[in-house]
Amino acid sequence: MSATTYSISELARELDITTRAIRFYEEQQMLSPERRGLERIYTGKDKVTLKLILRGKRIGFSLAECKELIELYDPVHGNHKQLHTFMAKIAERRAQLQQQLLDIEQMQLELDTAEERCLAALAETDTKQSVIS
Amino acid sequence: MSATTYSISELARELDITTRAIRFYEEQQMLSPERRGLERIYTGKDKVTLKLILRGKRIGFSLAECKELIELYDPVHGNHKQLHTFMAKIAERRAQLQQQLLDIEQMQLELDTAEERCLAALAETDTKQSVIS
DNA sequence: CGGCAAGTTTACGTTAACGTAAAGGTAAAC
DNA sequence: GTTTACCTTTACGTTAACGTAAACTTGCCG
Repeated sequence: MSATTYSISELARELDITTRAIRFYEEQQMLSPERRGLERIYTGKDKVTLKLILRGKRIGFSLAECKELIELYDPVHGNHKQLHTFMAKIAERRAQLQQQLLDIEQMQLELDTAEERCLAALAETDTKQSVIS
Repeated sequence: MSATTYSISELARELDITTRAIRFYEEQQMLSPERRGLERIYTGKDKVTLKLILRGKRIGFSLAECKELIELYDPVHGNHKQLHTFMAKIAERRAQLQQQLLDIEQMQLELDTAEERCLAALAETDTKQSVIS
């Protein structure tokens, strides 16, 4: 039962973020680590929370949205309506992702032809140069 | 050959952005519409450029990156090295998208179980209430 | 005892991508 | 002729998510 704890810089290293960021998330009420004197002491739960934040950010959620998300995992605040509105947000992201995939595929196609044209132009330039020289 | 042209607000409506945004893109040297007096006159090419910008943004590129992207389509600036570095950026985005998809799937799973727990808790609350009342 | 590493708070700075007035010019319509 | 609808420029304001610097405490090493 000896719960493992972390210092702020340990967590920062492990999750590859800055200590400033961690303190900022606390400022935004997304964390509330215990203190030993002034020093912040983080638990495994805090680490999970941080991971949730990072994942939320990767998906493209704002910190405010990440906060909502985290509160869903808190039985005190986890209410039904929130859960559904958030599932809606996730669905929205999925749709965006789908569009992004299409956009990227389209762009790939165009870049491919652009590359061809570019290579052709270079080839032409080269032959001209070889004639000159 | 009577090229169709657009006013700024026409373009804004059609592409669903503000006129401010369009002027901003011009300020960033991504557009240079002709003028009739002070009035900006946009061509089909300008519209294509704007669409490229919007698509770039959807994918998650910054405006600066969108600008690079557009310059690739300009034969004057389209050079070989740029093309390859940009293809690299696109590859990077694809990887990010892949991660985002994984993140979203993971989150879906967790939300599903969270929803179950939530519903269960609500059910319990309801039965207790019905006992009381 | 000196110094360094890691922690703290407070607070101003930064960047991107526009938003939002303010103040005014033109032109067709009522 | 004045209201209405667009257009213009100039310029300060805004938001998010930290970065960065200053000034200080605490604990341990040699």
